[in-house]
Amino acid sequence: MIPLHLPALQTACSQCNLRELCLPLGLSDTEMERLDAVIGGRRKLKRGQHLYRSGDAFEAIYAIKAGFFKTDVLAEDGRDQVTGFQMTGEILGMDGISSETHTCNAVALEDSEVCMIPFADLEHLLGSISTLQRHFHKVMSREIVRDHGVMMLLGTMRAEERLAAFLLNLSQRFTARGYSSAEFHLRMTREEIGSYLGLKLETVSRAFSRFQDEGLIAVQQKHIRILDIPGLKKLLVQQPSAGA
Amino acid sequence: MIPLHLPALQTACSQCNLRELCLPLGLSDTEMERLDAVIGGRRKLKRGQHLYRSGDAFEAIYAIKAGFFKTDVLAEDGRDQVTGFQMTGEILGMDGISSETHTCNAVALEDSEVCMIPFADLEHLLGSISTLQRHFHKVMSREIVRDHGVMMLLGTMRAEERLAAFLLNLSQRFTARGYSSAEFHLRMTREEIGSYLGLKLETVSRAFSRFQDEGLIAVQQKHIRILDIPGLKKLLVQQPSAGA
DNA sequence: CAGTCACGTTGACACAGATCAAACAGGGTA
DNA sequence: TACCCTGTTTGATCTGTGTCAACGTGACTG
Repeated sequence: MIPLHLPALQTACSQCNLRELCLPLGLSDTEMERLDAVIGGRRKLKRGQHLYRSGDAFEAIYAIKAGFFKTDVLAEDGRDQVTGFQMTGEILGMDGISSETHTCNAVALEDSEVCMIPFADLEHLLGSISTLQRHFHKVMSREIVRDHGVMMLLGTMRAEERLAAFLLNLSQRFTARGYSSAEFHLRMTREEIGSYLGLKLETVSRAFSRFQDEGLIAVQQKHIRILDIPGLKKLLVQQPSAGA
Repeated sequence: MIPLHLPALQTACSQCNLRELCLPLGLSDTEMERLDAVIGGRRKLKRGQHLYRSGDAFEAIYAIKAGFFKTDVLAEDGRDQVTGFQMTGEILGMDGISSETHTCNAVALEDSEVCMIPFADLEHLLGSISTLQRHFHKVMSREIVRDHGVMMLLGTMRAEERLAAFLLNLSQRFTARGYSSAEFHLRMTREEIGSYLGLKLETVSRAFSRFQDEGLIAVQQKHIRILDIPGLKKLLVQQPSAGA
């Protein structure tokens, strides 16, 4: 089956299977067309390539059409912290709005494609499509809520709890995208997971091994199979040392 | 000097000495009047009172007119994490936009007053005042960037670095509000500082004592005097154990 | 198809910060 | 004034995670 004259439609929001996860959520057909008109093209990235870097001028936000990304911040002294992993339908770049300069790096962890949304155009559109405005604010707010969850994780959880929360979060997001909730391929290294979770890569590796010993998961390098979701969830609820 | 017929002006954005820090930043006089018209009144809170609680329906965001707040999230198992301390001119409540339900608690740490901004009215106004729209987006984005900074702190820094970063941050924010950058009164307990920084209260207390021994600060309970700002900054730049 | 290289796993040991415990400080109140 | 209560400081000890080191594994390359 060879599509002949459909290049525009192939990439339009209205034809995109992510429209229920992404910015167009809840828009009417005509509103979606207006959003389409604002999208400033797609950009493909190879694994390892930067979508933007800290310090770059902020001009657009990006919707992930395909692929997998990480964002990280780098301190002057060289330490860096992974602030998130993003998958299809999620929005990248909102960190740049405040200072009109990006404040973190966004890197593709596999070959990926994004839709560029020039921010000035988007803001203009928000003024006349209240559904879109509302949804955009929800997307930004969701990022804030997500960050609070990460703070909770970093501030109060022990290593195994952090990793369990991480796996359950990934599983749930894969499920929402129609992939298996139990079996997936990690796109990031142990070091990147560790950076995100505030742990060293050895600790991440050991926690994976212990989960495997306990029959909660099956790991082989980057391939993960979750065997006992309730078991992982139980790790989160119990206090570090509630007894006595 | 007794103001006679100026009750409205007393609390109007245009008369507020925080207008350069708060939402009205950059608005013209007529725009500011329209923002004033949307403000749904002020609310005073006593120390310890909740402005909102996790689970409350989201209806408004709040600009802090006077006072000091903390926000925290509570996990099912009872653990809680302070996600931030907010002072005059800062905006509270944006966590509620995404799910139309607040996802954290906001508590006054001293007698305080806030301006309530019904969110539906604000969104309506954003559509017609692009300066305000732009500024509101910057405020939300700044929250995201701030959260990234906290993640970096929780994920990569050691106890003394965290506390130094915390003190420098407070100092800088007090300065921006015209207060002394070197001498201030902590509104929160050691336990709340610890929760924010991912440390136990004893560790916070010990770090304060060590800073005092080293001549960096003078502490007496909640009263802090910073004696050596460059010295505190130096703590942040050096690697945990860069030697060898 | 051997060599290389990045990534992952595992072990032994060290140490920062948690935990447990006791004493102290200051503010409110009867 | 004495009492109480909450918050703070300090000490002794324990422990989870970091650090250092060695080895394993799989993918890519020439």
